[in-house]
Amino acid sequence: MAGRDNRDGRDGRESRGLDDPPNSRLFILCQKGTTEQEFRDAFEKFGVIEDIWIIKDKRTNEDRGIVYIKFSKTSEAMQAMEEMNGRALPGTNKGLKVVVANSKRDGSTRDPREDERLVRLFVIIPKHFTEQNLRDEFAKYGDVENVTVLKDRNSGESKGFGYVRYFKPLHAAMAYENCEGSYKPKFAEPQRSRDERDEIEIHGFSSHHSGAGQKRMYEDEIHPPGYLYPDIGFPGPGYHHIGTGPMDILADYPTTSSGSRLIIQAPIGLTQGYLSKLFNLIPGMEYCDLNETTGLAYARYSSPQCAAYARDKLNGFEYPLGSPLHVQMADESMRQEFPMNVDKGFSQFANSLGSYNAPGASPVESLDIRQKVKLQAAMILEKAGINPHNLLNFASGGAVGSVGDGRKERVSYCNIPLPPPQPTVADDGKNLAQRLFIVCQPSGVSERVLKDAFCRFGNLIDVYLLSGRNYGYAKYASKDCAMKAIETLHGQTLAGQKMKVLEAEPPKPHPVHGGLQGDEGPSKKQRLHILPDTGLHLEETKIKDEL
DNA sequence: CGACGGGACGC
DNA sequence: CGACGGGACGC
Repeated sequence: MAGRDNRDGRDGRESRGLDDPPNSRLFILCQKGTTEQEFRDAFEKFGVIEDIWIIKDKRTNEDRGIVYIKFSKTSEAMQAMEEMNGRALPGTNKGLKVVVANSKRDGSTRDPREDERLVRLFVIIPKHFTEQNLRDEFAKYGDVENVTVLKDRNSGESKGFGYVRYFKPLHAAMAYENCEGSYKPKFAEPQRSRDERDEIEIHGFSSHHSGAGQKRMYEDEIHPPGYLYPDIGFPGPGYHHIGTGPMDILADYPTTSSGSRLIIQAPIGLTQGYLSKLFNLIPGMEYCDLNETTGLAYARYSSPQCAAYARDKLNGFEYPLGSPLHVQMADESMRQEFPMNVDKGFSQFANSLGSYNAPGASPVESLDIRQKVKLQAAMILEKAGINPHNLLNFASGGAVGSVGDGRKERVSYCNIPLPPPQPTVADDGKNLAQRLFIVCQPSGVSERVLKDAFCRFGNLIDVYLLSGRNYGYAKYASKDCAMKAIETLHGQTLAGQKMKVLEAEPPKPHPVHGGLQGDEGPSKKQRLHILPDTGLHLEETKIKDEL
């Protein structure tokens, strides 16, 4: 226990221990008067018993015929449940009822789907894994009822994770404990019902309940924008006057301000035309005026809700790459200095992420909404004839077009010219040829910038920083390309950050579940960092996928 | 048949 | 100094 790094004051040791590992505690109804020793004798053969607790009435001390037994491992508890449920202890005539105990927080409510929680695993898989691969892999641990690999709806490409459903809880537990650590197995939460999903969608978007009409309209937001912008051939001035649809969607968006004006600090060099097109992606824009000398801009929207929405979606947006916009309500603008360089902008944006999410909305819910807006934005840009890549590279005249001639080009975020972007390659699990270790000093660079820079040498599989750290890795499918990346980028500056780019040492071997039951626990989730690049952005590949 | 103690020094 | 990420299902 002492080695666990994931204890914190709020959770306390008790609530964590009870569910750790998950589904390792049994709730048992039994004949009153059964002693702890009798339980121990009957259950110890299933594994290591960490705790036996016989419930007694607080006042009368009368035995209530309820006992909790905590095992050290999920599989031990599952085996005990399987074998002991319905069986009477020696010398008693009442069959036990043995089920997995609810967490203390969930209380005593019986969930009709509780079996669902015991037999289904959520797993991370290589992108090239088919459902058959997944099934074969997890059939090692027991009888698989079915598997699912999640795929992009448009491209059909695997999203890199899936579900495995077993017939029996014990088999799911064996897989949970013994599969390779890279699968990062978790017991899957039961699928939410339709009503529950609606609740969350609405709460993620607005601060209170809305009528059914608005709910439906919001759901439509994720579809091609034809519905919201019926004749959106070009999102020029006045497009917001089309109907009332877009405004209705934002009518309940939470605001803290009564103003409808935004103050924007844009990077020097951004033009009036591009900035206003960007802000016009949010419904309700009335004007967006930029002083191209200072980079200071003001925008007004038709309502405080629209303005707040624009602020939330565009604050921190890197436009161009590596240069986040800073967007605030105009009547709140005096409270804070604007960042005058990328470094400050980066950290201030990171600090502001707490307020990025609407109160009560989880980061995941907000991300969902951002993705929808991103999709919208990408589609509108496409229809407007704007090549998002030109925008991202800050090439106002579309001068990027030259492909394949190897000529270097000036990029907004980098101190030296770089080769033109090249396509990345899919991770097929076998094509890794060279890994690079990357350090960004002093703080970090968004993933968008990293991708844009590191893809330019060809055969890039992936590049990322570790969550909340200033170091990370790039993976190439070609050693030559990786070496070119080192040669070009090591010692250079990306978005104001000094880069070290080195050959990576071989990775540590993957940990495995089971055995000593290590610390793989759920604590990572609580460190969920939202990097600036998870905001609204326009990636070419995505755009193609979604069109 | 049906739901939450005792222990304790790891900050 | 700077060494190994994150991921949730249109029922």
